[in-house]
Amino acid sequence: MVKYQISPIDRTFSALADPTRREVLMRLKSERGLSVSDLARPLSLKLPGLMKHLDVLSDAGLITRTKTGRTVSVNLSTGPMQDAMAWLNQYERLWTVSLDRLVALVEEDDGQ
Amino acid sequence: MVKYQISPIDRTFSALADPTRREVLMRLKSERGLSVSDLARPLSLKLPGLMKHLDVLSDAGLITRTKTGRTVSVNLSTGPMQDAMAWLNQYERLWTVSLDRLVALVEEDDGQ
DNA sequence: ACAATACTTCACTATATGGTGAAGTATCAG
DNA sequence: CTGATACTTCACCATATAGTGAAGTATTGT
Repeated sequence: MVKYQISPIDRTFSALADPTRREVLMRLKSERGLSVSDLARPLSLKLPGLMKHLDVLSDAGLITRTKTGRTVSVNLSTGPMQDAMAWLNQYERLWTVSLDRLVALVEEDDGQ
Repeated sequence: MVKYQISPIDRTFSALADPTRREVLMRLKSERGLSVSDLARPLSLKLPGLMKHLDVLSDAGLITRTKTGRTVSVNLSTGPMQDAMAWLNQYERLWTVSLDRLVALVEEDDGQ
């Protein structure tokens, strides 16, 4: 299970690529500190399945887990998401530029 | 290789999770319309390997391929990246950094 | 002490992913 | 026509992923 030289951004995008994991993140956004079994309840998988997803999210730095007594409360960590946003943001210029071009094209078309 | 019931956003994040694919996107950002062999040249994999990555990027809607004669030129498609940004942007208020230009994109279901 | 609760780990399975070499299909050059 | 070029598909392999049931470890309730 050891992973050599996989970059943090790989792990982030990879963690976000699964709908179950995104649902976990969504729920944690509205309700902080949910327990592992709280998270499992609405999902159609068993606890060991969820555990693996939580491991992936932890490895990506997207969640933190703190155990108090026998229950674990899970919380969001937004750092990796900011990094992912930053990566995608490199392309922002590209789609605003193409939008500008589209506008220019439409205006040109109007003139004819 | 047919994938049933995988949502577009899954495919987008999944496509972005690989460093080779991100490098392809980066190169296409600066140089548009590169050919398949242009893209392959600096990479340490064989053409069939690159073909699979290009298939993944196409399936995710991140690139388009147009064949003229025997060469294929590849171009970026930014729509899915905007959707990924929109998804991540739901968390923006949690980290309280204003990425003001994205405000218009917030209107989005989670893509499930 | 004993049992229930809340995870956690283990062993296993099925499928997906990322790579290869070899062979196939057009297209272009001479 | 012949051969080179530019992909494309095929068959195969190793590893990773996502799930399961069963068993294990603390912690809490009676």
